[in-house]
Amino acid sequence: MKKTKRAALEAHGWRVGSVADFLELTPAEAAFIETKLALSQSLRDRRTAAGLSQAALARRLRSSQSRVAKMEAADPTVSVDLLLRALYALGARPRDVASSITKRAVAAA
Amino acid sequence: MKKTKRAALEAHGWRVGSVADFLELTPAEAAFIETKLALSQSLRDRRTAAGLSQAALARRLRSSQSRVAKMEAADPTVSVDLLLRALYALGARPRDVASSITKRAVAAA
DNA sequence: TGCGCCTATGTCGTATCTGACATATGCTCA
DNA sequence: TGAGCATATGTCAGATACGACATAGGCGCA
Repeated sequence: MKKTKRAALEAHGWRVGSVADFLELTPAEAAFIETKLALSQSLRDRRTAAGLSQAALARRLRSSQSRVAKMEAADPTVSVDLLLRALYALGARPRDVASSITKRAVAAA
Repeated sequence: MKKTKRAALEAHGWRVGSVADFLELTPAEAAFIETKLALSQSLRDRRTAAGLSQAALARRLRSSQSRVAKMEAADPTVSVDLLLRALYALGARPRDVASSITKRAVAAA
């Protein structure tokens, strides 16, 4: 399903802003990645705001520290489903999720 | 991962409103389901507004008619990832996704 | 009635995602 | 320096979501 481009992109250091038109990304691909980035960033924000370590959050999610790290890194192997579950487990409401999506990750460079 | 309750819920005829506190759903589970319902409904709206059949959309997504049907039914076997990709393929922007999430599926009964 | 077209549902083999583990790096404090 | 904690990265077996196919039901039109 062509995760390759996305994988390459997200792999290292691309947690900022509009990853958009950086490589040959269709608008749809770009929007999807930006959404994921926004959610992963929002997750880190919420976790730290709650004073939890990745390990602590992992316990709450019945997952593992390494996976939480990958969630926050928007690793290509984590699904949006997982990100949403994590956010909701941290007390986010749908409207919070929505606003984190619109407010986009950080702002285009 | 306890998909059972959700599965049971979504399985038949639960595409309306706040499925929320219907069975023993944690707030997190409820929020997740509502999000999925909102997205699936938004997908159907967009597709029909675009005058496309499920089969036509499936072709565009390189998927199949049956999977599109399941997407719109918020079938437990479709991921939020897939719903988002479909929405973005139909030209939705992140802010559209966000607003469909906040506006919730239909309205609580 | 029968013929298209659209949508729904169930199943299957395969691809992808998951939690868990190991291990590495970085930081703070003594 | 080294111990203790937080985070990052790679890998793997098992779980789950995928596209595809078959098939059924509904609706309109001849």
